Amino acid sequence: MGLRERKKQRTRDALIDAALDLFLTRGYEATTIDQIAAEVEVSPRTFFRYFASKEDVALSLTADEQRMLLAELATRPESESPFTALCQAMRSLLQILREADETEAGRYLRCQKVVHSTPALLAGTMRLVKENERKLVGEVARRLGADPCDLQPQFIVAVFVSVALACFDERTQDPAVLTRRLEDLLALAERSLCPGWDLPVRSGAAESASTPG
Amino acid sequence: MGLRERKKQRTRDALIDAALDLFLTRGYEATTIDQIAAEVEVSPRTFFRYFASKEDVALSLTADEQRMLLAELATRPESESPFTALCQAMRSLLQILREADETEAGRYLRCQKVVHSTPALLAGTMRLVKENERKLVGEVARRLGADPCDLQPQFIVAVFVSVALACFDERTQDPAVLTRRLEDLLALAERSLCPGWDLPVRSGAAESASTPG
DNA sequence: CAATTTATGTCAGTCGATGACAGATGACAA
DNA sequence: TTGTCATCTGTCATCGACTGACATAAATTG
Repeated sequence: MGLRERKKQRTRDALIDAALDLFLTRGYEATTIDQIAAEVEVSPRTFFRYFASKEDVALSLTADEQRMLLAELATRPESESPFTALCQAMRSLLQILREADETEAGRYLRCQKVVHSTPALLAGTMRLVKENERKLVGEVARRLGADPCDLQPQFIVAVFVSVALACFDERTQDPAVLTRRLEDLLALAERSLCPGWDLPVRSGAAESASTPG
Repeated sequence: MGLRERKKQRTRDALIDAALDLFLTRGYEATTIDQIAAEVEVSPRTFFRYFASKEDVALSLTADEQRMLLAELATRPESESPFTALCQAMRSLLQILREADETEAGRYLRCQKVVHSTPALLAGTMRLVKENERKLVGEVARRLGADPCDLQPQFIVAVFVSVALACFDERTQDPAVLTRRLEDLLALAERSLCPGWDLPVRSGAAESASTPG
């Protein structure tokens, strides 16, 4: 890797760290781009060459996580049912977070604190999650041999995303605590859902005929 | 109601209609506050006395719907299980939309079109839904006799919100089509979830002991 | 009508974000 | 090393969202 690439990476990391620090101490809204840029000793214009917006720098780590979740899902064996594969992918993601070095872990914690204390960033997180949800639906539909527009893949992913988001509710930041909470929620989901609910349904089966009261 | 109140209501409605029209024709980002204000013949400063932001005027109807859903839930009898009550509240809300007069129905359709074609507004919708979700959890927890921090009420509301959001995915705007889609999704949810999954659990029951493979 | 409250317009200003241009710096070949 | 090229960066100008302060106009109240 050339010198140019390394400098860019260092500048990018420095901008993220400076931004997160300022967001934590002075608050997200009260922090200006000029302050972030000054901290890293670049021009405000340069900031926008690295990040599309003020929100972008705060959510860059969150966006990374979404990409990683999708990547982990792709590595799950086809033998796993869709919901199981999603859960395992989530477990892998948390495993990665728990194994991160101190620098990355610190960045992650600061990011979580900032996001959860700023409504605008919570909204942005929802946007990222929703965008990723469409990709997850695509992968789940492929595994089911179904169309992405069908209700079942959408429902499966929707339930999963609900559980995943519920983990991050409130003030859960530590990956270990977060893992515990995820397992509790997955256990609750498992005993709430019928066995085989996320398996492909044979189109010939008559389901609407039997509606037990 | 005095003259002052009526004029304010007229100005507010006019701002919403003008904004939605402009958002539809020129696009949300390309429309400026000045243009909206000029259309209604008020000063741009006055616009911000009615709406906190450009996003606010586009999502004011969505915010109304969220409040209405919460209100409908409050009217459901205590005899209904939490998830059933949520579903019935949603049905009531759609019923209201279907029964709306032409003016309101038109506003609603324009609003839906604009929101679904603008990423920033989709994110804003998510924020509103998430804020309302907390209130829904509070009500569900009360019905369950549980704490709002417990996992079960959060899970129940999360599943419901997933289904409700899945209804609005893609390009479903007409309330009638939307109703059909909701019923399909609720039917799918019903046959995916165990009977009694949303009922209070006796704290003495040993559930973790039996984990059927 | 007089006094009070409230809505509106004007003005100035901050901040986020973008395009255009020029200068600086690393990459690369001769 | 040197010169050329691509890329990064800073400066400047500008737009649009949003806010505070102040004065004016209108409605409410007695």
